[in-house]
Amino acid sequence: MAYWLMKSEPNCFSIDDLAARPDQTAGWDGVRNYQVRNMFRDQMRIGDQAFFYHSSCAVPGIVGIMRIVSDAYPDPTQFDPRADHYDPKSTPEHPRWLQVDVKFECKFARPVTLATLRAHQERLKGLQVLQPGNRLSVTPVREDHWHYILQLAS
DNA sequence: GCCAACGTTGGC
DNA sequence: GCCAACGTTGGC
Repeated sequence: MAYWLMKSEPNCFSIDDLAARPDQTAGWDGVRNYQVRNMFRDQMRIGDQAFFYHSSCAVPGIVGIMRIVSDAYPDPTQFDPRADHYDPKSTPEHPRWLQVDVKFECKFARPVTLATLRAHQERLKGLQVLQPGNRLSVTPVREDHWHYILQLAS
């Protein structure tokens, strides 16, 4: 089983939004980056766990945990001309973008902020979200990092 | 709102 | 295939 970190802007889709969904499950749509698409397709598996990270907000950081509950499948928003992430070059016959379904697992009582992660960067060396210029919205998390961050949340 | 990083696009 | 222009991300 693998571990991930997935970013979302909370004013767009927050961990509370996920928890409020029917079955606390939602499609992680809107990804328009080939590296992330390939990760969805080639590396992410049902049962994997992911940190929910709030980005572009007052206090960026990890706010909880979710689980991957589907294989990768075409992101329906790419075909919808009214959707923000509509892609006119994509067709249902040859979909370009994929998504996975994620299910809420828990929300941390205390978020692990980006500042906290930075304060522990010696122990979290190699965590992609701490690397300058990191822009991927989905990144793998090493198992030892995963468990260390869980301790920071408790 | 600024700005650095970096992915994508498109002309050649 | 190169590379400049452009757009997006995301912290501050």
